[in-house]
Amino acid sequence: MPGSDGARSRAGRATLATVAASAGVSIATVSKVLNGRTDVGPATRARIETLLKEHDYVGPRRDGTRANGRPTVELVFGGKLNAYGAEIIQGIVDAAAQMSVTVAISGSPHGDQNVPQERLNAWARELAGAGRRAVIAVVNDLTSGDLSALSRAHLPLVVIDPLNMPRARVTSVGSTNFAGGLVATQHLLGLGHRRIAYVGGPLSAACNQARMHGYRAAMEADGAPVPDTYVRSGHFLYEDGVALGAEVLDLAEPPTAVFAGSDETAAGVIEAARARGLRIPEDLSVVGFDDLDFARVLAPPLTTIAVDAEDLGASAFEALSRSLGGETVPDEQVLPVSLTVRESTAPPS
Amino acid sequence: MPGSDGARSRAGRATLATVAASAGVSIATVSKVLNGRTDVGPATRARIETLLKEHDYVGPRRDGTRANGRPTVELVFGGKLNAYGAEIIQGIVDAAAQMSVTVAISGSPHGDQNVPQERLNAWARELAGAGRRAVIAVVNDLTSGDLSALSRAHLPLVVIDPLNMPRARVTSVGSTNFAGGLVATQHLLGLGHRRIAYVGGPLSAACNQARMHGYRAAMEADGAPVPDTYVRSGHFLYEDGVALGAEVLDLAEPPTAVFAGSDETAAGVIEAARARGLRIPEDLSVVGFDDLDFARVLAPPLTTIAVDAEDLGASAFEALSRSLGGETVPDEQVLPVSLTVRESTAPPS
DNA sequence: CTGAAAGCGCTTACAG
DNA sequence: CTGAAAGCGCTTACAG
Repeated sequence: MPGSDGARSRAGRATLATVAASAGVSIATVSKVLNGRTDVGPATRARIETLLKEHDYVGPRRDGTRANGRPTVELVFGGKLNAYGAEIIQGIVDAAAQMSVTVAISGSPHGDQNVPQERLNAWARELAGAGRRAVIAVVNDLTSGDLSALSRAHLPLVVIDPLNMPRARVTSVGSTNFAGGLVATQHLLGLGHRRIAYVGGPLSAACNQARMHGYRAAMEADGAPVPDTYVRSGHFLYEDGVALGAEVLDLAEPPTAVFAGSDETAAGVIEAARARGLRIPEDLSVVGFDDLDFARVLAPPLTTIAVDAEDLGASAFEALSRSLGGETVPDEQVLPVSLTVRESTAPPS
Repeated sequence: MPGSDGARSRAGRATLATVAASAGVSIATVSKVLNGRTDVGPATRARIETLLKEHDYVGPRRDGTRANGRPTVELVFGGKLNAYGAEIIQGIVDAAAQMSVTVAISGSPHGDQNVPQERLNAWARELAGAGRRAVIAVVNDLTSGDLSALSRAHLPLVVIDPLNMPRARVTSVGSTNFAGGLVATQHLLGLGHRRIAYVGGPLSAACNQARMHGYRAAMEADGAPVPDTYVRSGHFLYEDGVALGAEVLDLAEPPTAVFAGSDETAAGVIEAARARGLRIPEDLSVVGFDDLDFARVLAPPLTTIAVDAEDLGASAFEALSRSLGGETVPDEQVLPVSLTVRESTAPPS
């Protein structure tokens, strides 16, 4: 007997009737709570508000096919938005425009302190309620709490270039960090360098680990030694390059080349070398990672691993749109990186 | 007799009934057209589609006060999104979040070729139909067509740092380009330079004109000559700095300092100087404009005019939100800029 | 403070 | 191909 479970049916999305039935009140009363009217008893209001959340009430159906109801995806970014983020956004917006999808953009729900799970659930519910079909995240601090909140709200998620891979299964689009580290290091080895240091990012970051392991693999394959002092960890920043670069250059047996985990760090290493009167690339070769706008503008122009951030964004959007279309999408998708040789690398003298 | 003009009432927004009445068909038929059903005669469909546009039909009312109906502003950017754009976005998104406003982001409706007015009107109508309350534009090519389309759709507009000021009245938020040019040039004059060149952007760009006039004003006040050969025009790019910088440095009486209209151009000028064996700042002082991420990472770190792009975005949002609140907002709002002195400037030797 | 009832804007199965 | 009619999900003035 279909429909015998009435308003409580698990099939469709919750309506006011669903909630009203489970609260034992009329539809009108639920509507009033929803609209913030004052003529509702506080106890009733509280009960209804709880039930609205429990039922994941997200407002009336908005037809995705309607002329004025273009589907919308939410682009969530954490931390400071930089040139790299700008390129990602560009890629997403362009790809979305082609598919007539709207892109909304917002910051991550995580503030400075820990955010309770209930807050995350409310955040995800709000997105779903506002008609978002899916979420693309460019964040470093994706938590399992985010994941469960989004999944409860039935919002598919794609993560771009995640720093910390959560244990749970998430669809992600990233660049081939391992291959990048490998290629960068091989380039230096090919020039004749043997003493090559790695100045990278946080040990906990998946992308840093991959870059570092690419470096180690290339060194190992070539039989080049990797003393512990040659591998340093920072936060991918310019300042890290200055400080860690100095440490490495002041070693008793300093490297003749440095592979930096990011362009910013590479710029810092160059600065540290300059402060010591070392010429680039005659006295020290430096390779970066990312190929940001400023890489070609450095003195000397930086040899670096090019990551096509725009492509990263476009691919994330496509993965999402395919998975919304019911296709199965691989959990992890990696885009190729390429070595851009400029003037910061040369054979050791 | 109120209501005697029935469905055609000019008061509220158009409903299916409005359109159905003026088309002389039933509401059901209009609904079908709207939903792309096939069982509608082609002539009827065409007529209804025209009328839907004429009546600015934008779908059923979405209560702005509803929990799930946060107001949304559209952020439209033209051209390539760079680090500067990223900071603007950050400022807008943060400010919007505080006011519980959603930000949607999209590219400019202008493609490569000229876009007919009807297309622009449709674009603006679609935005209004999708529930946008206002538009923030970061574009170089704002046309009077855009303006009229948005105004017909009753969408308030704020323009950020417009390159070309359209003649019509638009609310804009920009940085004090004139003051920036003045301060940059005064800094060089104060160091003792007299032969100072300006390598800027397009003559047609309002912001370039302002920067250049600031330069001229400072030079004039100090009695420093400005030969025509000292003022060059490019497109704010690195390549312009390389090429125009070379031209200026190869003059019979070359400048001892260059004020560049952008950081990118400044980087190019530095490169041109380096190619000629000139040391910075000993042989040539260089000042940039924008204080982009990479300015402090250049060799030497660049003295430049800092524009707080994030503040630019935040101010644009605030101007918009005030004007939506019924307040009168000044047509043009300028934010202060400040001189950041680094190592690319020194007294002439 | 609550809900029955009227009503709005929309969609759709169905009769013609 | 068109529209009358039933119906859905929601809101609100009003009676109690």
